[in-house]
Amino acid sequence: MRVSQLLGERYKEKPADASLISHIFLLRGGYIRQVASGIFSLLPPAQRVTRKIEEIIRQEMDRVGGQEVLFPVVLPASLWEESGRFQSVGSELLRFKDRTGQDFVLGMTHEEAAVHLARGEAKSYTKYPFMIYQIQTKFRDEPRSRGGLIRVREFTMKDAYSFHTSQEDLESYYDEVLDAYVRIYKRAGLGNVKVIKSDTGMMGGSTAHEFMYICDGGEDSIVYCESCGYAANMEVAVSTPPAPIVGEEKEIQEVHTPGIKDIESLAEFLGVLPMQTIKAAVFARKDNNKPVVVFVRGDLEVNETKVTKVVKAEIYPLTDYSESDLDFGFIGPVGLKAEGAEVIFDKSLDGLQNMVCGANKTDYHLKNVSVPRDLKDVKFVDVASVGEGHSCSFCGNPLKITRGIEVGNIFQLGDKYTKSMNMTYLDQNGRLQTPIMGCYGIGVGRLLACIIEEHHDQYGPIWPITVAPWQVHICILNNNVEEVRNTGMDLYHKLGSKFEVIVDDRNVSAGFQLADADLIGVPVRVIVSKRNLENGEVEVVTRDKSTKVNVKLEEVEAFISDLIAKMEAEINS
RNA sequence: CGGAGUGUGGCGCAGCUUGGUAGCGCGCUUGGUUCGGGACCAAGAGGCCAGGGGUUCAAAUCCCCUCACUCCGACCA
Repeated sequence: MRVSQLLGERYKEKPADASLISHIFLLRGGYIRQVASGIFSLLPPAQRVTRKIEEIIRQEMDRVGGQEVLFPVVLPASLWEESGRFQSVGSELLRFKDRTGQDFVLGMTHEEAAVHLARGEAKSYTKYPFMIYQIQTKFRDEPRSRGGLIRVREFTMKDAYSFHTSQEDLESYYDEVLDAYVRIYKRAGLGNVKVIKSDTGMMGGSTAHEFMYICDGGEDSIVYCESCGYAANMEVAVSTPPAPIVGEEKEIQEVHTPGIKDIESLAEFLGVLPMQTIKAAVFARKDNNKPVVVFVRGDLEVNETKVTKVVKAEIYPLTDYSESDLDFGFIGPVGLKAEGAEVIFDKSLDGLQNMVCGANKTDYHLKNVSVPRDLKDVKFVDVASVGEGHSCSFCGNPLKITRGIEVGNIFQLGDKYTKSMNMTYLDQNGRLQTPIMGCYGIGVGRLLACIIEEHHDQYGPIWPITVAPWQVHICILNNNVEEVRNTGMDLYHKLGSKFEVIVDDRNVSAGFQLADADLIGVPVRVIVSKRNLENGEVEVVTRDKSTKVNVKLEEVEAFISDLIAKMEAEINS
């Protein structure tokens, strides 16, 4: 490739509407252009990186026995009605009608399509287990896209679906794919990836893991333990909060607390710690709008995802109390009057005594409430979020909280789709059975963006050799000097037979060429100039500045060959 | 969907308060001089100022509406 022909302007200035590093460099370096919110065109450098990443994914999927297929982007609504997701998934599923008025959707994930294909082709147990995968465009009508390629509406995704005849088989295959994912990130040069337990969300199923690229700008909170290796998304993470204060049981007492509606001021007013209070959080079910009252120890926060699982319904925070008989700010478990409401107690409350809580009466709280004594027949569940200072429930050591970007996820789906969509096979005994499924996804564009987040300097991306758009970037600093130009172009053709090479054949200043080379981020750079050629040499530098040597013209090919081999070995080691 | 903000050549911005027929830097084209970290000189091309409506002799500028985009939140595999 000649830089003079390369489509994509490179900018010196930071684009106004980008704030993430990867977004800035993708725009400045001529990798992507926005077409609409969360919808981008990829220019040649980005497409080349994309293909490299896809090839790594393909190899690893093939290695675990995957068979590549291609599902349609446009799917009939009827297929999604079979699984129930045409109704259950919200407006991120883009629905539309064709000319005859039939409902269609744009594929945002392809479980339905996978089952549709597999149920017609795998009627006998002898076909199992198998995995099919595709690398294809997905569309999700995100309510809020952001950060360049980090969160988009249209994107390329590798999605894989495995089918099994037993849970044991699914589990062992699931572990194989998990390992394959670890290899994919490593080979793509993304080092800082954590495997964590996650919520299954709309996908359904039991077990799920996310692959999180750890970085401050991440959208998800991750809880992990350095001693025992426990790691989970905040949505599902468990912990042991700081131990409660125990003492002698005392009589319940009503106290006047005028206008005191939040835990902090309550604790201060009564001279107790937040952990000596009981906090109430009120939600409402989305299906029938009935209230859900959650009690948790005052120093903890309620985790909405966990509550959702307990009540088995979507919920939203209740802000309008006028319809209920709840006394906002003074809600307490003792003498609670809440017609038709579900009441949930977090496990942090189990056994507590001498607690302060709302008296269910405006401007009054109760002191010395003893949970075992004053609350009969209460079931405790885990609905609290992990907070700073909590310890690991498995080993007791302090937990850490960090942020991350989800670069992949894997799910054990069970029979959620195979059952609802009537997928069956005949087992050895000639009996009809329902297979179970796993599914496995990686967002290619997001992975690309994360690689920039991890590998860059102030001038641009520093692509790992395995995913770099080109392997070698030749800068011909004196294109106006015919001899230099000819030598440079000869070298380009020579190296081009062995490596992926881009050459800067423009008659522009050195600074201009080098700045552009930084933005293109090719790992190996060869500088051909009048100065060096006087000694029969060229300069070989690496984008990360770790190597900078003059090499005889006739030795360049061998030198670069070694250099690239070393770079590859380092990533794959 | 809530909160905040921004829309003026490809990119970054000024002009708007106080209406008078659109400007700067970068980039682009042509010619010349330069040539190892975004060179210089000269001459050019490129914009119905997001769109619609209104006020006015006159609107990028004032008023109303719509749209798009960005950031924060809600939401999300």
